[in-house]
Amino acid sequence: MGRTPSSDKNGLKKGPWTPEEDQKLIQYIQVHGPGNWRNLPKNAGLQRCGKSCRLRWTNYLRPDIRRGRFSFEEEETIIQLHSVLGNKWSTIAARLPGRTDNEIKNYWNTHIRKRLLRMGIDPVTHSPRLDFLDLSSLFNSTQLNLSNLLGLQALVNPEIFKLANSLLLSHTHENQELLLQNQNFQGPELLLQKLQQNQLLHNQSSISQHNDQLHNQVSEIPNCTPQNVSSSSSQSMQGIMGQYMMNNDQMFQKNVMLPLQNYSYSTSDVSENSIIQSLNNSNNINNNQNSQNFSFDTPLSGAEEEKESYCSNFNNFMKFEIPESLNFDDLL
DNA sequence: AAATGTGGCAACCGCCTGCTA
DNA sequence: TTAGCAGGCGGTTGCCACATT
Repeated sequence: MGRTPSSDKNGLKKGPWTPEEDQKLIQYIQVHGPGNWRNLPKNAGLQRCGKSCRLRWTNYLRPDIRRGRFSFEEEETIIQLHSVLGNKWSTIAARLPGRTDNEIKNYWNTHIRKRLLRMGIDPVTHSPRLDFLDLSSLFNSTQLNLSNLLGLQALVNPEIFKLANSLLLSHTHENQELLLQNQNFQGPELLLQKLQQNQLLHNQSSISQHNDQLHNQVSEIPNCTPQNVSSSSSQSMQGIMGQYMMNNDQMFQKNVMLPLQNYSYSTSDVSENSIIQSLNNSNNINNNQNSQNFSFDTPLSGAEEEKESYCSNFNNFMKFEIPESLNFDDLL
C-alpha cells in the first residue's frame, strides 16, 4: 500500500509507515499532544519530516477517525455539500465527524464522481452534462421539431444557443460538411441572432433570485464562498447548463425527471439512489414524482458508455422532431 | 497459470494562508 | 512592511489487490 520506502536527500524516510513508526507517533502524541510538527519527529525518534507525521496522524492515526464504508447519510451529505462547496474537502470533512478530507476526496474521486458521470451528471456542476452531446446531430435529426423548440420561449437561455454555436464551430470536419449540405442553414451564429431578435430571452431576474437563495444557504456555512453560483454571464459550458437547470426547476422536472422515469430502478445500488435524492435536494426541485424510478444499472466501462448513457438520457430531455423539408431561413 | 488492466487509497508534492518577529 | 516559517489544503502519484483476458 502506498509508496515504496525511500528517503529524501536529508535522509528522512518516505513512503508507507511501518507499525513501529505508527506506534512511536501515537505514543509521543499521547504524551505531548499534537502540534509543533517540525520538532516532533526528532523528539519522537522518527526519521520523518514533520509534515509526513502530521498527515499520518490526521489522516490515519487519530483516535476519532471513523473508518470503513461510507453510510447512505454520509454519501448524501458529501454530494449535497459538494454541490455547494465544490472541492472544499476540509470544509466538507468538518461536517462529517470522523472522516478526513483525504478520505472524502478519495471517496469522491473513486466512487461518487464516476457514478455521477455514468449517470450523465456533471460532477462539477451537479447538472446534466452537455459535453457529451452532439448538438449538431439535432440539426440534422429528423426528430428536431423547431416549432417545439421555439415554444420554449422564455425558458430558453440564450447561452444554450451560444453553447450550441461554439460546439458546432469547434466540431469535426464531418459536422462542417453536414452544415454545408444544408445550404439554407446560414450557421448557428445567425440562428442565435435571430432567436435573440425574436426576443427569446431568458428571464435573467429568475437567475438572480435563485442565486441569492443559494448564496443565503451557503453563507450559513462558515468560511464558505459558493463556487457554483457564478454570474449568469459565465461562458462555461457546464456552468451554463448548471445555471440553466438550477433556474428552471420546472423545466428540469418536466424534461429530465419525467422522461427518465421510464427507466427501472435498481435497488441493488443504494448509492445511486442517494445521488438522485441529493441532487434533487441540492437543486431544490419540488419533485412530486418518484425520482427513484431512475436506473443506472449498466456496468461502468469507459467514456463510450458514459456518452451513450448520457445521450440516452439527454435524448429524452430534448426530444425534437424536424421536418425533412425544414428551411431555416423561413423559420427565422 | 500468467499477463494485463483497473480500482482503491495512502502518501507525497507544491502552493497558499496566517502568524510572528 | 516584509521575510520566514508552520500548518493547511487540493491535486497527483504510485503501489497493491483484485478482476479480466
